[in-house]
Amino acid sequence: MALNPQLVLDAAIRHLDEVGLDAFSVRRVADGLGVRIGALYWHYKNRQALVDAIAARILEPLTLMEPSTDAWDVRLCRFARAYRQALLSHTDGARVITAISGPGPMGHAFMAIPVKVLCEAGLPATDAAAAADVLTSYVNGFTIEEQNRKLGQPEQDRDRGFEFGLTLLLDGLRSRTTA
Amino acid sequence: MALNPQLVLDAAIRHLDEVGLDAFSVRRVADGLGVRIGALYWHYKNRQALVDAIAARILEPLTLMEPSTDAWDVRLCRFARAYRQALLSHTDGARVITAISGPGPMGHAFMAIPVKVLCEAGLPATDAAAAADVLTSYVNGFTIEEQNRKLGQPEQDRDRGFEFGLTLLLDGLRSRTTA
DNA sequence: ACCTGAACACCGTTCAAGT
DNA sequence: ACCTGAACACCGTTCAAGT
Repeated sequence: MALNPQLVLDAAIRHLDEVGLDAFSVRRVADGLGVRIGALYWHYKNRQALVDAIAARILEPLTLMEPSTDAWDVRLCRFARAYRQALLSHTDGARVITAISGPGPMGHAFMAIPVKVLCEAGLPATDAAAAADVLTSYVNGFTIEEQNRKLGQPEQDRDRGFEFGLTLLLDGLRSRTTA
Repeated sequence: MALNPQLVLDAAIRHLDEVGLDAFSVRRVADGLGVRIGALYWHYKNRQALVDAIAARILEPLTLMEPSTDAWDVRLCRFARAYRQALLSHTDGARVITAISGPGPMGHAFMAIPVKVLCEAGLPATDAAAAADVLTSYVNGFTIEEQNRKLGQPEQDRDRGFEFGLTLLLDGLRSRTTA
C-alpha cells in the first residue's frame, strides 16, 4: 500500500490524540505507519509542515459550515462554539493552532468567517478585523487552558465558563453595531 | 562562584529571550553558565521545573502591584494591561505561561488579583472567578498570537487591537455589576 | 553539598543508495 | 517516484564518582 500525504496526516492525528503535542514525534508517526522515518520526509518537508497540516485539518470543518440567514450575533456565537469544539476534538488542539508556522489558505478562510459576519453587522472593516481577532484570541486562550488543566472538570462547568466570556464579548459588540 | 537556583534561572531567562521557547534547551543554559549539564539538575528537578520558575518570575511583578483605590474597572484594566506587558517582556512569554505544569503559589496569587477586584465590584464569587478566567484567557490568547505573528506590526496597532477586546469585556462586565 | 564524566534513550533532518 | 539504511547533530535525564 503506497503512502501519501493523506495517510501520513491521518496517522499523525492519531498519534497526536494519543500522546499530545509535547510528545508528538515524527518518528512515532512513522512507527504507526510501519515505515522508516525517512519516508515521511518525502511527503512532508519537516515536522512543522506536519503540524501545519494537522491544524488545517482541525479548522477545515469550520470553513465548510453552511451559510445561515440568522442574525449576526447568533451566527457569531455559533462560529465561536464550533471553533471551540473543533479545538476540543483533538488532544492539545488549541495549542496546535497556536503552533502553526503561519496562516495558510485554511487559516485565511477561517478568519474570513467572523470578519464577514461582523461586517454584515455594520462594523467598519477595520473594527471587524479587530473584533474577529479578539474573539478567536479568546477562544484560543480559553481552550488552551481548558485542555491543559480543566479536562477533569465537568463539561457543564467548562461550557458555562466559556459561554460567560462569549456573552460578555457579544454584549460589547452589540452596542457597537447598527444592524 | 557557586551556582544557585537564582543564577540558573537568570541564565535560563537570558537564553529564552535569545532563542525562544521552541529552541530553549537545558544544555544551552548550562553552556551559558560555563557548567556541565548535570549541574543544573542539582538545582532544578527537570526542564519543566525550570520553565515553571521562568513563568513565576514573569508573573511576579503583577503580584507586587501596589493596591489602588481607583474604581474596579480602572483597576481591572490596569491589571490586564500589566499582565500583557509582563508577557511581552520576554520572548514567547505568553506561551511560557501556558506551558506551566500547574498553577503554583505564584499562579494562585496572580489569579487572586482580578478575582478580588471583581468581587469588590459586586459580582458573586462564582461569576468573579469565571470572569477572571475569561479575562486572563483573552490576554493569553491575544498575546500568544501577538508574539507569534504580529511583532513586525507597529506597536500602536497591536495596542489598539488589545484595547478593543479589553473594552468589549469591560463593557460586558459593567452591565453585570452593582457597584 | 555540589559538580563532573559519561552514559542512555530519545529527537529531527539529510541523503546516498536501492527499487 | 518513493522508500530504506545509515549517519549526523542534537535533545533531556540519570547517576556513579569525584571534591
